[in-house]
Amino acid sequence: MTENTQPPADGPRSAPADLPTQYTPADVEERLYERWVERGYFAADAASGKDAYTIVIPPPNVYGSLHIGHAFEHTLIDALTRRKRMQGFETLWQPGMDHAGIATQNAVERQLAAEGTSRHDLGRDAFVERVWRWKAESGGQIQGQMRRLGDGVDWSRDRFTMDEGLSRAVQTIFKRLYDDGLIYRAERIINWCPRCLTAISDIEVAYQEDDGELVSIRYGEGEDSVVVATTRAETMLGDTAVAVHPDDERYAHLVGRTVELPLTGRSIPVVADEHVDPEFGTGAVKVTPAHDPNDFEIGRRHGLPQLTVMDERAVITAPGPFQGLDRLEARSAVVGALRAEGRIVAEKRPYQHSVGHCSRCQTTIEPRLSMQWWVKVGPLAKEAGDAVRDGRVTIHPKEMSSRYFEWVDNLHDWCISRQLWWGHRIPVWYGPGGEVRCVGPEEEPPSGPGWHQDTDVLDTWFSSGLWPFSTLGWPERTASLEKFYPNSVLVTGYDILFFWVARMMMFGLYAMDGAPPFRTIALHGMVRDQFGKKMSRSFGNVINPLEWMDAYGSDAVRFTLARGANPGVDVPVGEDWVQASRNFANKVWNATRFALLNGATVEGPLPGAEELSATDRWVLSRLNATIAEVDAYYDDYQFAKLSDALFHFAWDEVFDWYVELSKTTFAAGGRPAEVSRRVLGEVLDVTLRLLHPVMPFVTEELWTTLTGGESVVVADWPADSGFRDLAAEEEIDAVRQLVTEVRRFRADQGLQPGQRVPAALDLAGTRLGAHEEAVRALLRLQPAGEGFHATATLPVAGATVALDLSGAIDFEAERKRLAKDLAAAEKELAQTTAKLGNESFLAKAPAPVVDKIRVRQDTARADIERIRTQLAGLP
RNA sequence: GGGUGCAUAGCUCAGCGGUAGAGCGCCGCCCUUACAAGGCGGAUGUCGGCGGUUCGAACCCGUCUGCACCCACCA
Repeated sequence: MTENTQPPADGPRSAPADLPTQYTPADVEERLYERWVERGYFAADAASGKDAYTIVIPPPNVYGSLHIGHAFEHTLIDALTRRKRMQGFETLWQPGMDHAGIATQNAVERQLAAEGTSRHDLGRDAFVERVWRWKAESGGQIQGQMRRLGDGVDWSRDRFTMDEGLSRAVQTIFKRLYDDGLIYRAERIINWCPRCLTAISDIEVAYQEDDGELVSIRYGEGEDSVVVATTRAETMLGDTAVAVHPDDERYAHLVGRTVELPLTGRSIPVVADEHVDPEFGTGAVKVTPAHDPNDFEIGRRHGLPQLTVMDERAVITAPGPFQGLDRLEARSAVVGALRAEGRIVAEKRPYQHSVGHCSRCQTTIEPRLSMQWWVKVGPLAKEAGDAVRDGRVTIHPKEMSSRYFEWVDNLHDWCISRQLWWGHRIPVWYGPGGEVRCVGPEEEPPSGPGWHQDTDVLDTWFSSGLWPFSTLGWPERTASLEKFYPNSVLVTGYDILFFWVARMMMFGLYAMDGAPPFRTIALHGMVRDQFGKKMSRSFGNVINPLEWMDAYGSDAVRFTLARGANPGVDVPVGEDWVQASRNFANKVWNATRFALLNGATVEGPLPGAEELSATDRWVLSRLNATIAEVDAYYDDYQFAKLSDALFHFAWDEVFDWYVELSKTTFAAGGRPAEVSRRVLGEVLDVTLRLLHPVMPFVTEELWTTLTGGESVVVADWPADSGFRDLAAEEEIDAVRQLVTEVRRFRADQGLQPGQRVPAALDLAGTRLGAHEEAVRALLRLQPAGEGFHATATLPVAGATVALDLSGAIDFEAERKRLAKDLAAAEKELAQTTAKLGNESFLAKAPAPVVDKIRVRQDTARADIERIRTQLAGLP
């Protein structure tokens, strides 16, 4: 099948035999992509005089491979940038990858575990070296996938968050924030993952409803005792108080006194604190300041000691019988011991409550008192919120703004230090005398005895938050930064609105002196399976885009994804739909092939209106209307709508009707055929250009063949000429109606589609006279010869078709159908008449609506008339 | 607990005040020389329930039910 596919010459290919009867993506995709890159179409020139259009890639995690969600996102970005490039913008699609601290470190650790070793065996330097080696491998794989997708990125600008330049950006902004007092170090309760052995930020914690057990424990003795409830009994070892509500009379006598903490022999105070809900449980709370965020706050208010009883692996460190036990073992051991002492007042009961899990490894989070680095989010988030509030940045779809504000207006300082090895090392040195020195990129770090650098690294999102400008050379005032910042649009999923988008907003506004990182945030949904289900490995419904691209081609995958992309809404995809898109690509291929076989051309100017047939004027009118429609949808990020509009225009109007109608014109030859060849060439040229951003490969192959142009990648984006011909549109609609009506009649009569039927076609008095030949051809009607006697007369669209159906049998079906239509038409007439007779309707309805109702009434009358005649015409 | 969104044809979704739509699937006929990855024709919906506003409601308002997601976090 591939042997007759020739690599295209750069000039026009006049011999349409070049094109096989089926589009084979594998034959063209790689070759075309190579060509685009070689010719530098995707390279963005900072010195260009053209207006810039910039989108940065949401950097994929370097350790992974692209999934269908990336394919989706890339399709949208690629479509936007390809269109803008065609519109003459200096277009930059900035590529790159994220080092993905925890995720990558975990992945490499898993590799090491499989090899029977660990990062601790390797040591920090060797481990980091190992990650770098793997990065090279894994990153190359991602680049390969992007090429398969057809991503028009500027490869010469490929960046990685751990690159030297980007690391300098990280260090620069860290230093600046530190000097401005927006980065500080503090000991607080943080979310600690006992498996990853690092702190994580609040938004990296995923809460799930877990089944726990609530036990009630009596602290103290007799009248001075108080009962507390807990799901984490082991933490009682670290209790340093019991808290009750200040107004709670039940416990008023205890406040200020102490109770004995079982198992420990310690006495702990009872404190009064507003935080306690007297209605909940017993109204008394155990307070563990070192292992619970709320208790930490209570402890701080009351000056309670912070007693740490677990280490970083969640193993009990408190001296005594529980020391060395894991938190879960300790939990049952503590409960057992309490029971033995008669301290359990209410036995364990099942209790469903929400529990935090590490979003990277699902391990239950252990809140832990720890010294960490923080970003003071308040002032930064205020700016980030205002930028959207005052319209400097727009969020699409706008309903997503509320989510954004929810986070930005809710000030929570951001824990940025991670106890990992893979990432940007915190640029802070500690001196022998307890000095702390934050070091900028241009400074020499302090050396000498006693000085050492902080061992922690920064949260991955700290560096990706700089992405819109760090990739452009910041902190250097580069030409690229001047040209391509702010980015035009950010295209990303709503799921990382807080993780990434909000951080870029904060950092962008801060680092770039109030200039937001992008003008528009276009949020897309998540890709789901064909039943709308979330994709997950455990569900087995995860899609590998490469498999689909192998089977159906990149364009088919892209078109499917674009066609499902309603703003901010999740996108279901199924293999059937990719198949359908593949069929569409093939249809475009074959329509172009037909056009070439029939001499369609783009040579010379379009013939003037006086030379154009109604069919030509109709299709050109529709073509221009489609351009306008597609433009409007692009400007509103309505990918589903624009794809659907193109699909229907191309297939339903151009391929099914214009091409079919033009067959007659071509057959007749002469000047009308020449005109039609030029019009068909024009329509395909424009349609291919319109389709190119979503289906880059097949359109490139066809467009260069059809036009002989250099590449559709750098062709002009079609402009609406403003040409509209509503009369022609109505005329062709009438032809389509006529043909469809007769076809239906034929089908109902069980006539074979190929069977020629003698027919008298009376188009006198209609505007359809010019279409007689075409109608006859489409309907396979032959001239009514001698001995013709009509057995069915179908008056449609003002014309009359008389068919000689001497051979046909049963008219009952047709009679039935017509009766049904008649009833419907009569009902419509009654309704519209009633409406028009309704005074309040006439008084209040706008004129266009009334006109519309009148038209419907007229149509109903005409329908009734037509159907009656048709019924009478049946034998 | 706070918030957002969604319930429309078998499936997945558009439509968001004036004749219920698309893709896929389904049924029937056809290899009509661009395409069977195709052509032609067809069937299918008390637009979640109940109220209200309106001349008119899938669309606006209220309410109920069911789903999804986000945030906060419950000792």
